[in-house]
Amino acid sequence: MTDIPALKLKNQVCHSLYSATNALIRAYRPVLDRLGLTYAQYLVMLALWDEDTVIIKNLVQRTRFDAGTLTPILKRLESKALVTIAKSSGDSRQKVIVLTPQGKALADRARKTPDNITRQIAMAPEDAQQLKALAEQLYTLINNNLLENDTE
Amino acid sequence: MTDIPALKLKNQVCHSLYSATNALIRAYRPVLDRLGLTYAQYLVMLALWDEDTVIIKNLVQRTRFDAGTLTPILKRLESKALVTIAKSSGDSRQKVIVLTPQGKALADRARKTPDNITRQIAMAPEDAQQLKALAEQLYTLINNNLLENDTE
DNA sequence: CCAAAATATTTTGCGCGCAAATCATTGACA
DNA sequence: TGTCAATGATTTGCGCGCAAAATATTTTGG
Repeated sequence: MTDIPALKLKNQVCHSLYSATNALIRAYRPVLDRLGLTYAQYLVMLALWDEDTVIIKNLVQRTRFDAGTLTPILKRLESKALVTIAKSSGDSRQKVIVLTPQGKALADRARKTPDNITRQIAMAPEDAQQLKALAEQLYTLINNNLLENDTE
Repeated sequence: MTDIPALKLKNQVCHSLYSATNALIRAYRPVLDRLGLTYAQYLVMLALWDEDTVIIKNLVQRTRFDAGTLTPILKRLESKALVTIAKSSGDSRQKVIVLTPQGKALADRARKTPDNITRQIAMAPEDAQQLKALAEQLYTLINNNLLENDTE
């Protein structure tokens, strides 16, 4: 129809990336349902299992979530009694996120989730690593090259 | 903290994919703003520029969007006078989506969008193609392997 | 022909994702 | 020390993304 090859949906990297990411989130859903977590909440919990007792700014960096997205996610985790949210005693602009015992305990139940997903999807490990590396590269390129344009 | 390597956020393919996809959508935003389109609306328009006068089911297949997501997107495109939505004369369960002259004309203004983004991000073309191929593979694997499990 | 299953689409409800505006607190410095 | 900019977090508003339920129409099998 509009024979401009550059505009063909089939040629768009962004569409492949977008639909693959959404498909992956859908694949996680039934597994995470059993943990009582959404996909975004799961990523935040992964970050907290790595290191908790951190301020929100720290989680923004590590999860790469927007602060405005993180606030309600943390509230939901708090209402599930997985974390506590307290004002920092030092700088009271800050809030400190700490895992509750139940939040820590959930790590055990989540232990097999990554392997579970990996087995279900059955992508060759080299391909998965390759995909991860290229996605990381894209993320980095965007967050460097586009920041430069702002500072011009 | 929870020293289970499989649970480390840094090791998750899904996190790299997720943050790269969101970063890419953010990169598109200022460019698409000038066309008056959101990212999702842009993907639908790409599909329609390939082929319009199609029913929604056809768009569901090609865009890989959920039907429940597509309905309101199409309504917004209609309210921007880019498409018309009409009941099919044959099977009146179906709705036919047709580009308006303005909808078609927008393809011209969108012509340089893909190149524009590509230049800004500056990922090596081989890497971009590699990333697309792996994302396609992942999408396909999920939509085959997980469907099998349902039919068991 | 008709009830029941199938199909196409819409609606509902909830949780993001994020830009922009706002709020509270702290830091800088004149 | 008082004011003003900077910082950390929240709020607001809109548009998805999608499971599940609902609606409308068509097809199918008896």
